[in-house]
Amino acid sequence: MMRASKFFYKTLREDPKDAEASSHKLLIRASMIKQIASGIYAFLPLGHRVLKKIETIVREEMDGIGGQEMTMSIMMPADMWKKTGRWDLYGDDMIKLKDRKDQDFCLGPTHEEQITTLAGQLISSYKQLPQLVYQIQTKFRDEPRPRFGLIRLREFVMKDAYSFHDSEESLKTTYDQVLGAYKRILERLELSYEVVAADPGQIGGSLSHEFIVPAEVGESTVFKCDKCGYVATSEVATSVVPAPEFLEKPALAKVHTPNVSSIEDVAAFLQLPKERIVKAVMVIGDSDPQMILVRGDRELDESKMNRRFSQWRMMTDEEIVSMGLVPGFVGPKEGVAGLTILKDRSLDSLEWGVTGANERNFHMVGVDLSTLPFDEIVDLSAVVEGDLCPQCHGTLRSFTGLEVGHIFRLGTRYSEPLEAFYHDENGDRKPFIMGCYGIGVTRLVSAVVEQCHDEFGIVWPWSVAPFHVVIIPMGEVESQVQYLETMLSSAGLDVFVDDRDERPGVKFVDADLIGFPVRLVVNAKKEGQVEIKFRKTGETVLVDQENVLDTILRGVVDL
RNA sequence: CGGGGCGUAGCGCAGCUUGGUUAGCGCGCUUGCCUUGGGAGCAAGAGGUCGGCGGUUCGAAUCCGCCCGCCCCGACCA
Repeated sequence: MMRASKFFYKTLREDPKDAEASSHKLLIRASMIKQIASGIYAFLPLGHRVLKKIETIVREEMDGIGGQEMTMSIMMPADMWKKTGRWDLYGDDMIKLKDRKDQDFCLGPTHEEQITTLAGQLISSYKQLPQLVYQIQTKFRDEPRPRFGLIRLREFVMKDAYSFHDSEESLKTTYDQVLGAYKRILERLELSYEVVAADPGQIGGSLSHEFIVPAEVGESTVFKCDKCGYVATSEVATSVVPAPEFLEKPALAKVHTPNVSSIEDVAAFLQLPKERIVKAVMVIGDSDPQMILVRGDRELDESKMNRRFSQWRMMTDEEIVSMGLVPGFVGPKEGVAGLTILKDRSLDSLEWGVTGANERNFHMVGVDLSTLPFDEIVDLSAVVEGDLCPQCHGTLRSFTGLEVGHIFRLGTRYSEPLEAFYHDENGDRKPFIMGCYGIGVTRLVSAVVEQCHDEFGIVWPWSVAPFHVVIIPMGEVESQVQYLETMLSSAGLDVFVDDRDERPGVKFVDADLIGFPVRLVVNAKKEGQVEIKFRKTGETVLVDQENVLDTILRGVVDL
């Protein structure tokens, strides 16, 4: 039984100045959250209720596939992180601290190290496999740039699950079960989403899937083919680059291009479209010189580069010169010692083009691209909207979204360095084959608000609303309010009574802002009757008070 | 880390260019009157290290220097 007059909250009339995203503005104005520091928020009672309801849904679905809940420690010793190499790999994103004895610790940005260590200690036989454990726990990542309220936090709540197996098939089974559970979670939150093939990133492993909720403020770019359903994030998406407009191939010729070296300048100088220019990007990849040939209107994708090379950087002009090439006028050339030439797929549909002549102030025009020397055809360029689907040649469209979940097949990336072994049927010691599965619980709060709001405020789905019903009394109606409060509460609904000494308008505006799915107005002038308004549809009905519960429940079905 | 912006009462802002009374305004808050179906009205109040430190000056919210914090774009990012 919650009374507004005693409730720990305060709604804001104006937008907070530091908020940009609508979920950020609304969560603050509705008094759900309050910022403590950059990327760090307190959850006030209203926001806390939402968070706990989301956690409950996540918990139910994880339990439903046999997950075992546990709690790992937030603070942990450096040792296990040093074993996997991530003490250094994680860099400044991981916050490190020392205890009074000067021992290194960190606040967990994730928990593979800890759970793998534990599994190695607890699980010793194949007979105990597979295992699926999870926790709903606060993580800390010292993000360089926290953003958009709860969307990119430094301190956040994540449900992270880990599974342990003795075979890839067993891992696949669990992986698919988790995938199903995640779908059910997002559906119960009434979110629209896409399951997308993704880049495993530094977590490691082979295949991974992201769960992306379309939203304006999303940080992930997704490409989707509406024809065949192909979906992938920009980091792994591939495409068929549409062929450029037909142009008669001129005779091969060396052309004087004085001080013209950027793609734009070359294109303008030669009066050719940018896609006719072959860009030669010179990088040092894994200590070796690499020339990457890309269509002039395309860019290299950093994630793809990061996956191709564990380390890479652009070459300096001096390094290019030392290879006998001319910066600004580089073109593919055979026989350069140590140089690998990688031809990007963006050139596939180009039959002729312009390359650097490897001579100061000269380019080659009319180069038959099938004659270009290369060592390998690669996919390192970024897909752009309008490219063709790699599967069906439909047109790809792109949208941005929030990554709310990510599932990985890790293999033995952690179990080997941490020496987490089990004994198989033959008594051999083998490292666990692992999977890990994350859902950003705090991020889901903002994802729901991003998708469920209007100009007046939040429109919470029934499943996660901080309270299902707000009762607004008008006049002397206390006994009637108590009757309703008791009736609805005992039916399992969360009820909030706005008993503040405020004018009705104030309460209506706050009710819309906070986003209670159902609003009841009990007016002394309408004895025995109650007005019911549904936040989502705006539908309003006046019913006898005995029928309130039924009407609400019937209405909620349509919500 | 690069670029841009901001920091003055619980919240949103003005004042700063051109230094000079007790630093203002709106919202909110307290008290009283009045009002009660979509952020009412009147009256009286409370509330401030002007982000911090240092400097210039007779005098600094205002000028100068350094630092800190927060937001946005980029880099980065399960």
